[in-house]
This record gives sequence, C-alpha cells and structure tokens, in this order.
Amino acid sequence: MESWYPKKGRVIFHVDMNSFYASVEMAYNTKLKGKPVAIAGNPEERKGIIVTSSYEARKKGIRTTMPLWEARKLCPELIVLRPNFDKYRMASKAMFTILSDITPFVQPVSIDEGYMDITECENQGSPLEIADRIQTRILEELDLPCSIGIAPNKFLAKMASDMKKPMGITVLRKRNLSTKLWPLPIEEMYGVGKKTAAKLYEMNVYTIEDLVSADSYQLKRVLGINGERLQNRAKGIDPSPVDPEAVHEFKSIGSSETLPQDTTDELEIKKLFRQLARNVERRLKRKQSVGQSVQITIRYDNRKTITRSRKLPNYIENEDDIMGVSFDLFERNWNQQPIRLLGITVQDIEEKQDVAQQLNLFTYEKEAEREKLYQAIEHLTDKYGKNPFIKPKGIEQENQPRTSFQKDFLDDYKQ
DNA sequence: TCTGGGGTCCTAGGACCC
DNA sequence: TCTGGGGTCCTAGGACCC
Repeated sequence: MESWYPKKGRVIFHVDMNSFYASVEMAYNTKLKGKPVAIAGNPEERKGIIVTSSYEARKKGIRTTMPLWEARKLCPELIVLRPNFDKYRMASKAMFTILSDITPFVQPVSIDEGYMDITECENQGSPLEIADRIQTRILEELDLPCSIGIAPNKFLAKMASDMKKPMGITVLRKRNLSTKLWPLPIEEMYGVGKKTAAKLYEMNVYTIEDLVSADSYQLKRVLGINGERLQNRAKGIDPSPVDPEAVHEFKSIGSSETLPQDTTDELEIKKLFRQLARNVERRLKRKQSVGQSVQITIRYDNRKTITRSRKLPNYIENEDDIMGVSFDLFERNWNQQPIRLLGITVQDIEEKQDVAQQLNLFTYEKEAEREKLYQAIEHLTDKYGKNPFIKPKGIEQENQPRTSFQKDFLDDYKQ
C-alpha cells in the first residue's frame, strides 16, 4: 500500500563479477594472470564453444559462444580450460557472503551477479564507500575483480555496472540519465535482444533515448507488455524490489546434452535419457524438491528444436519415474530424424516438505484404482440399495469379482 | 564443417467450465 | 436457429539472460 508521505528513494547495488570463470581460474593459478584464457566445453567435440574469456583474450576478439576452432584461429596462444563448476560455486558463495555482511537484502541472480538494497545502510558509510569496501574485500580476500553499479533501482544499477569494466564503480542518478544512459544504442539495453532490437529498428528506435520518446501505443502493439516495461525502464522507472527469497523459489530443474554425433540409434538415445534422468533426480534431491511436470527437448540435426511436456497427477522425484515419462514422451513425438541434443526438465517444483503427500507413479496408480473402485461400490450401493460385494473391506480382495452377480454390477458401472 | 547448458518469463490457442 | 464472455488449466514455442 502506498503511504501518504514521500517515499525515500532506494539505493540499489548491482554487483557483477568480471569474466568470472576465467578470473576464478586465475585466482587458483596465478601463472595464468595476464594471459589470454578461455573456458570452453569439451574441446574435442562440437560442444567446444567459449563460455567466458579473460580480458586479454577479449582483446584478441574472443567472444562468448564463439566456436573454439574460431577462437583458436584468432588467438593461437589461447589457453583453453574446461569449466570447473565446483570451484565457481565455492567462489560465488564466498562472494555472496561478503555482500551479506553489509545487508540481508541481497538477491543473487546468477552465479556471478546479484543485487543489494542498501537503502537502510546509512550507518555504514556513503554508497560509494560501501561499494568501494565490497570491491576491495572481494579483490583482497578472493582475488577476484568485480564491477558495481549504484542507482535508485535494479534496472539502472544493472546498466551502471556494465558501464565500467573491469573493477568499476558507477553511480547512475536519475538526473544523469540523458547523458549517461539515453545515448546508448538500443541493443545494449538489458532486456533487448536481437529480435526485439529488430522490431524497434522498424519503429525508428535506435537509442535508449528514442525508446523514451517512442509512441507507447505502438510499442505495446508490437512488443506487448514488454514494450511498456522497456519504455518505463528507459525512463528510469523500475519498481521491482530486491527479493532475497527469490533465489530459493526455483521453478524448474533441467539437464540437456548435445550428442557427440547426430544419431538415430535408439539404444544410444535411451542411454542419454537415462543419464539425464539420473542427473535431474540428483539435483532434485539435493534441493529436497519434487516436481509435477516433465518436459523433454529434442533438437534435430537441422537445429529445429521441439519441446513436449506432460503435467502429472502427482509429484515425482525418482530417476525411474522421470525416465519413464520422458521416454514415453520421446517415443510419442520423435519423427525419426537424426537427433543432435536431448534434454529433460522437471517443472512445477515444490519443496518436499510443502507437498502434503508425495507418491511415486506406481503408488499413485494403485491409489487411483482404489478410488475408482470405491466410487463404483458407492454408485452401485446407491442404485440398488445394497453393496453388491460380500466383503467390503480389503480392496485387493474385491478387485476380482467373485460372482457373476458382482461382475454384472461392475460392467453396469463401466458403461 | 559454426552456434553449450542452465534458467525465467510471456504469449497464444484449445479444452473445459460457468 | 443460433451462440456471449469470462476464467482457469494445459501445452508449445519464443525471447532473453548468464
């Protein structure tokens, strides 16, 4: 609810680690410092694309998602490392611990960036001093560089942290928008990707300033609700709060993998599905969670990608259940073309403790059977004024009608 | 002999219900 | 003799981000 008095402006930080994976590798192995380093997937296979690279590598033109062979052509002396996520997760945890020393209002958004709301931290110094202290601690204690954006809301803080890299601290105030934000090309705005940029060009929007003054009806027509939101952000309006709980409310857990070669071999496909199901189970269990939907992804050799999903009548968590649903979806939907990638994602996730009764598929089907039988008995009892079954207790016994009398009743019910 | 793998959010159509 | 309009759920796909 809005209060009547003027609301104090917020002070939001966006803390963004600089070329995070590469920096963590350099912190572990200082001999890598000053050299062109890149993290890439399996270098032997086609999954070899650049995930992150050091600034030295970027100077040579290395870019994220660039195929490895192309990166090597641009920079033959490139040091290529496989990702080591355990290291990165540890560094990330240490980094967020430092942020949490300032305020509990920290919202991690990915492994290497997060927002902070330091509005109530006046007693700890000015925003600039606090940012400087954070940056120094992360550098001295973890040997990792970061950039920090300071602004009255999340969007502006995010844009600000991008303005000076590496090791920048940038303050973006409302009154500076026209000189610091608005001149930027529209495709540099957070939330504007290739497709949206193309639509905006059509409307003669090339800079963030153009977006501010664009016709809002036309924007809404072309981009839907996102058009409205983007224009508001361009104007410097973003009311979304820093939400420390958001990180726990994950909604899906998935695992996918590109095959070494495209394949139509059902045995190989099954093996990969089994592995993906196991992976998803492991991560579900680690988070003490269960899910109610299963989605599979099939990418064909021509890169056409389809998804098929099924909402289940109950929550599942086990490899076998995940595998069963996934493979059934696969068999119903595969068009026999060679496959490049397969994926399994479990959605509609709840924490186990929040789910009243969690049953695996098998128990559920038993329950459903039992329920149906009870209904049948109830129906017949109503219709004929008596229970046609001699022994109403012990459903398993009743499963098989023992007399033709009972059989007729059941047949009657079924039709 | 190009383009990984982890996510979130939004849209749109059809089914179904009132 | 013809057919409203709203709401929710499910499914598939797309856009975007790191």
